[in-house]
Amino acid sequence: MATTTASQRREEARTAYNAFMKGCPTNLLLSRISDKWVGLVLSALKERPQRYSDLGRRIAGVSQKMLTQTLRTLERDGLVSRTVTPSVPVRVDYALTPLGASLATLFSAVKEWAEENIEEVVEARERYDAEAEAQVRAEQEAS
Amino acid sequence: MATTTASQRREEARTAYNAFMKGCPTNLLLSRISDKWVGLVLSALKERPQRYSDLGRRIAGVSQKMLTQTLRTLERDGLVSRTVTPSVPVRVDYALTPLGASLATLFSAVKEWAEENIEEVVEARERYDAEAEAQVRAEQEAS
DNA sequence: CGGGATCCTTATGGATACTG
DNA sequence: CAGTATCCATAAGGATCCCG
Repeated sequence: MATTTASQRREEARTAYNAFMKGCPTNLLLSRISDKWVGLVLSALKERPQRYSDLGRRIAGVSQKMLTQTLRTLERDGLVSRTVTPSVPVRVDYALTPLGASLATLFSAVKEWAEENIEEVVEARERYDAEAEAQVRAEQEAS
Repeated sequence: MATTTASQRREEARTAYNAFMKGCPTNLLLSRISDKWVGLVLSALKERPQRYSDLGRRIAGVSQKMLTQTLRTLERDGLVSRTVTPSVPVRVDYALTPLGASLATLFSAVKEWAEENIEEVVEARERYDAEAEAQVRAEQEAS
């Protein structure tokens, strides 16, 4: 029979949802800025345009692969510009585009919120953890 | 000898970097809001407080595991409140805390930027892809 | 109803080696 | 110098079953 099972319905919902997410501007943006390295690259380039190797040194801990990948997607999205000077050895300069600069500004707002409110978040976290631990102890005592 | 190799130095940098990231408020926040479901839960709860199953239906495509996990971390961070009514069956209500409401407002700013600028991003992306494809064709012709 | 526990698949990202 | 290509470990997330 053509009865739709729960899992089928969930699957459908999931597919529809994914399609919705793909086209959603907010999630497109979020998946971009949530990237581990995008924020670092953006703020580094906000200070001044830089070469590939400069960025590699500036952003300690980034692997070549990730730096390249991050720069590529940012370039693809029109957020940074890539300028190749065909000397020997080659020289490649990266800079923010106007759009990228605009995003960097938004980033500042996010950063500001974080710095203003993070303490409260950390405190809430500590309270939560302390309570959870108390629960565990109470249960052990009861056994 | 005590010569530090390149990989050792990278490893050190990476460790120091990770420690830096842990304490960095901005990245703490970013890792929170970049979560696939946090945005959806926040906007759903911004409309009105809701029960667990309401949220599950409202946010199509979310698995129980992810919904629970998202709500737990949000509760832990003091962004949503969880209220249990010990009836049979139990009833659990979720709502935004003032801090959570404040974050939801920040979210609106992000959303606004996305909606205003996403078109330009998409266009840039299409230009980039078209150019990349042209490159491929040119190389095939040369062979 | 509101989850917890478990299994399993698929992304993500780092290390390494090589190249024009 | 500025990458590319490949391999591999880990973690994120979904499906499923079970429980008070």
